[in-house]
Amino acid sequence: MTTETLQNFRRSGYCGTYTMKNVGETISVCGWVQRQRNKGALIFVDLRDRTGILQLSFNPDTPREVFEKAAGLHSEYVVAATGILRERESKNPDLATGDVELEVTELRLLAASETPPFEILEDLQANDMLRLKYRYLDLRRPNMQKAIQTRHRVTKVVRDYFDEQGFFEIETPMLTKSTPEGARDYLVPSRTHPGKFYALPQSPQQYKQLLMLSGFDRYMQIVRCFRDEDLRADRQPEFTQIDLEMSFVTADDVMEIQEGFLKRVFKEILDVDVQTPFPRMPYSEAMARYGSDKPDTRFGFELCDISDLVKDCGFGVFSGPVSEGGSVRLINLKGFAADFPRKKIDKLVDFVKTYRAKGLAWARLIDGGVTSSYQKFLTEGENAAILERAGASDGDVVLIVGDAKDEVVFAALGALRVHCAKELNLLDPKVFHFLWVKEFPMFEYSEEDGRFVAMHHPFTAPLDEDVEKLETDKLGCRAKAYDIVLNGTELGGGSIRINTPQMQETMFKALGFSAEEAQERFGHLINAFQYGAPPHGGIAYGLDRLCMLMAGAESIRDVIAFPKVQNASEPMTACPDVVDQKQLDELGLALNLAVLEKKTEE
RNA sequence: GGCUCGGUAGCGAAGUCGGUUAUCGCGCCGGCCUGUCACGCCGGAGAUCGAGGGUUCAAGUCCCUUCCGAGUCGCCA
Repeated sequence: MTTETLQNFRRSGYCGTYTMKNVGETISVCGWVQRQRNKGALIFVDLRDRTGILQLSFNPDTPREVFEKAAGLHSEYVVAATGILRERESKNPDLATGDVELEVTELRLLAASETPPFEILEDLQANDMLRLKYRYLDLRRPNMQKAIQTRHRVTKVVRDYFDEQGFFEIETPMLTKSTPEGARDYLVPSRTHPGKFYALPQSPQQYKQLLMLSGFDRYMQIVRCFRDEDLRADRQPEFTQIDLEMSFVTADDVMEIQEGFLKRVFKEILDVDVQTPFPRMPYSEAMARYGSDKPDTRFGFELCDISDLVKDCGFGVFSGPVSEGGSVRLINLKGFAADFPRKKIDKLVDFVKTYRAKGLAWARLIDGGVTSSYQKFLTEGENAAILERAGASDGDVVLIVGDAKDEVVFAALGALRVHCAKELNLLDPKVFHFLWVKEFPMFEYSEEDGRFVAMHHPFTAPLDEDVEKLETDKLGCRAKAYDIVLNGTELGGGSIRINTPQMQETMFKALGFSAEEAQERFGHLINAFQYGAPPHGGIAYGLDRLCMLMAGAESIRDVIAFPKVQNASEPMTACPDVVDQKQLDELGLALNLAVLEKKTEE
């Protein structure tokens, strides 16, 4: 079958836009053949473009050569058709254009197609690898088209809203200086400076702070960022941030303007009204109540501390953690005892072990009785006190984790409450619970480095009342940092920054950098701050995560046109890949074969 | 790096206790059909059961190794 060019063909509109009001018009559409149904003397072709499907019809009155051309069409052929829009004899209520069809008088075959490796269907069940290898076909599917379009509309709202609020969009470099704090950098070798490397930005953090110093006052950017770390459903090595910074603001000012943005974007894209202001919760409260710094507040199952009740009990599994400085805490799956028979609870025991918990104690209150994994080790009074503290009554399941490290208890129970809620179908993706988590700890201790590191980043300002603690009580020192959390996902995070060289110096000292080290790594920022930096702060959102939640997707891959798979490769182009020796020579690079061999063996 | 789950025609799946020619749906090819729209009917092709090794008279099925994917822990200031 020979293909044709467009010649004098002019598209009159998109397939999905034609309805009864256009009946009688001569129209011209083009797109891909979704399906051809040949009834012998009648042929129907579903023509698809990004707006939807329009049925083309061919009958005995159709010019013969057009009819024969239609008979030769197959899936994914690209055609242009002209004809008269008619009301259908038998209508299809499932289709937006189901009342009409195009009675074709002219048909051009613009491109044929091989049989695609999978059908272009809305609810395709194909494995991710295949979809990504043929991503250009995967993206033809209506739900992918919708997701990518939604992403476009979100970024449009971002630009509109922040423009209205006086923000300038300013681009920052992609080739930057590697900074050792934080995630692993992607490195780019320099040809003009042999042996030296650029790094791709993990975020434009320092540049945007310098823009504040330059007086731009309100900055925004939709910007690609890079982190060479392992992938997750919500983490890609390259991802997009909505990056913002403002001068002369407090944390509350920043949060307020973000609430305006989120309210706007949810209204415009999903027609969902979200209530502002969002609840604001200190980090310590989030951990104590939910065991997480990004709690999903769509359901209860809050944590409950029973350390004081069991610290002197005769059961070492409970008393041990408390005496070693940890805690024993529980969650109560209120009213769900029937959903968690013994077998299911055993699976929960395995579940918490992935979070390094040593085990899971439980009590099941059903039919007026109590069965429990631990009650025989405790006195009657102790047992009663625990259930009372848990607020447990008949029909409940109480799940208890104790550990010498609070972080293990929090991680295990925090994950467990979400896991159980998921199993119980309590997570409605159409309900949106926003939450600000604020007053994060300034520091955390890094076992790997054997020192304190900044939890957020080293430019974050401490709470005014905690400045003294930079020296005296690092773990008790809180930062002017805040995260925006939506349904248990960290959508974004930010802080008020340090704006004086004195405070920045104190901070570097607290992190254990000598003056020389600080100068070498962050000299540009330290020097700049000698020249009058305004108080400033900002936030950065994960655009991919925002779009994922708004699209109801399970993974950010679904809202990224060309994402990477778990080993950070890209199946369609098969990158990363080897390069020519000539390219290496030009950069003065040699592969260390001994190291590569060892890596391959591992 | 660890753990869990998965890999069977182009796609999605089934395959029991190890036993004849590996099953089903979609798609594909050929034929028929004047109102289909997940069209229908008739016929057909298409599989080194991810790869390698082992046990066995016999392996998709059991064992070992390995590759690939997904989820997750570590990691991600």
